[in-house]
Amino acid sequence: MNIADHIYSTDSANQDRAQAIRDNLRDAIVDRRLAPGTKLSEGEVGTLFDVSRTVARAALQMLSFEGLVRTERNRGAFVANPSPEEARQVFASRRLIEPGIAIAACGRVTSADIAAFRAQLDEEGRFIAERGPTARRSEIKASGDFHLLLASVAGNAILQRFMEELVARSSLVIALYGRSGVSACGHSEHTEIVGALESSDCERASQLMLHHIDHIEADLDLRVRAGPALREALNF
Amino acid sequence: MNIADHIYSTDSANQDRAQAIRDNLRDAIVDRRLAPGTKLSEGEVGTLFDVSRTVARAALQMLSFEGLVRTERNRGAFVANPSPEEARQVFASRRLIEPGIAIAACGRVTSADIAAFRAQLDEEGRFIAERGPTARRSEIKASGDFHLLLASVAGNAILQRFMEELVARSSLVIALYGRSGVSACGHSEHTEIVGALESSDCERASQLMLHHIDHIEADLDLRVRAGPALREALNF
DNA sequence: TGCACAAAAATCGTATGCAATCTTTTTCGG
DNA sequence: CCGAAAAAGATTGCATACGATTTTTGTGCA
Repeated sequence: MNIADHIYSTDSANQDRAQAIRDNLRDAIVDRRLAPGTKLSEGEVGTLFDVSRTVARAALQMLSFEGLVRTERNRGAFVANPSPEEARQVFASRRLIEPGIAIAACGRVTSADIAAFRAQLDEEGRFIAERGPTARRSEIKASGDFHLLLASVAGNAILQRFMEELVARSSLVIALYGRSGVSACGHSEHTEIVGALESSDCERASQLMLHHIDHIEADLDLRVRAGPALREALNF
Repeated sequence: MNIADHIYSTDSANQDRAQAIRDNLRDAIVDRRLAPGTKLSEGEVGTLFDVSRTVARAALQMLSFEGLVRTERNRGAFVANPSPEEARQVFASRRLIEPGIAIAACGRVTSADIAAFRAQLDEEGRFIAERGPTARRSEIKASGDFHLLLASVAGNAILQRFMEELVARSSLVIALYGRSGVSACGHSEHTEIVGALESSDCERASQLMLHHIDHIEADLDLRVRAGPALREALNF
C-alpha cells in the first residue's frame, strides 16, 4: 500500500481532512492501485495519512456510502468486490441515467465545454498510445473522467453525484470483469459523442451514449467464476 | 425536539446504532417534525438517543451525504433548506429516473407486489380522509413510500438507494414550496400506475409516472421568496 | 441608551483509551 | 503427527478528553 505519495497538498479549500483522504483512496481504488478485497484497516489508513483513527474511519465511512468499500461489523473495511449482479445493476443504472445526462448536457454545452472535451479526449488518446500498467490505469481513469465531465456540463449536482458513484463503481467492475481493452473503441465513441454535442444533435448524443454503455457492458464477462467465489468464501 | 419517543427497539438486526439514529432522524425530517433549518447539534442528538457524540456524529454525516442535512464546519448540522434550484434538480432527477424504474418494476411485478401496492394505496387513502397535522405528515410519508415500494420492486439496489434520497429530498421540497394539497390527485395517479402495472402496460406506467412527477412539481411555488432568503441571510 | 470589545459558554474537530469482538498462535490431548 | 481448545494479539465500536472555533453574554465607554 504505497499511496500517500501524492501529498494531498493545499489542493483547494478542503473543509475536511477526511474528505481529502477519501478522494485519495477513491482514486487509488478506481485506478486499481488498491485491488478489490484489499483490507483497509482504520489504523493503517490513519498512520499512512498521519491522522487519528477517528478521521480515517470517517473517510472509510464515506467510501462505504459510495459503494466502493464494504464494511463488516467488527471486521473492518475492504475494497469492494462487486458481484456480477451488482455489476449488472451498475450498468442498468447508467443506461437509465446517462442518455438523459447527455441530452441535458447537449442543451447547455458551451464552446468552452467543447474545448474541455477536446482536451479530455486528447489525454485519453495519449494514454491509449502508451504502454505499461501505469498508462493503463491512467487510461481507465481518463475514460471515467470523460463521463464525469459530461455530467458536470449537464448542470445537475444531484445527478452529477450519482454519476460519480456509478463511474467509480464501473471502474471496479471493469477491472474485475473486463475482458479486452475496449479502450480504443470507447475512445472513438467518446469522440463521436462530443461531435454530436458540438452539432447540437441531442437525440444522437443520447443514442450514442446508450450504445456506448452497451458496448462497455458487452465487453464484460459476468459469468460467475470459481475464482472470486472461492476467494470470497475464504474470506480473502 | 421530542423525537426518540419511538424507541428504536430490537427492530431487526441492527448493524449500527448510528444507522438506527439516522433512520429516526430521516423520518423526523421527512414528515416535518423537524423543520428545515433546525439545528441538530451532535451533543443534543447524542443525549436524545443516549449515545456518545461519536455515533451521533456518524448519523449526521450519513444524513449529510443524503442531502437531508447541511453541515458547516465548526458550526454544526442543520436540517437542509433546499433552494428552488436544488428543488428543480431533485425533480429533474426524478423525471429522468422514475419512468425507467416504472418500466423495470413493470417487468418484474408479482401478484404479491400488487397486493402490497393495494395495501399502500389504502393507507394513503386513509390519511387523506383524516384531518389534522399528524395525518398530513403521515400522508406525505405514505405518498413517498409508494415510490419507494415501486423502486424496491424494480429490483435494482443502486437505483433504489438513489430513489430513497430523491424521495426524502422531495418531501423536504414539498414541505417548503408545496402550494396546495395535490394529495388526492396524487393518490389517484398512484392508483392508475398500479393499474398499469397490473395489466403489464409498461409504457403506460412509465408515461403515467412522468406525468405524475410533472404534476407534483407543477404544484410547487419555486419563486424565490423574501422570507427564506432573509432567514438564510440571518443565519437562521 | 447604544455600540464596541472582552470574557464566558457552547460546540465542533480530533486524539486517545478501554471494552468487545475477531483473528492468530500456542498448547495439549489423542 | 494432527486436531481442537485456549491464550495472545490485533482490530473495531464507542466513550471521553482537550484544544480550537464559534456564539453568546457581560461590561465599560461614548
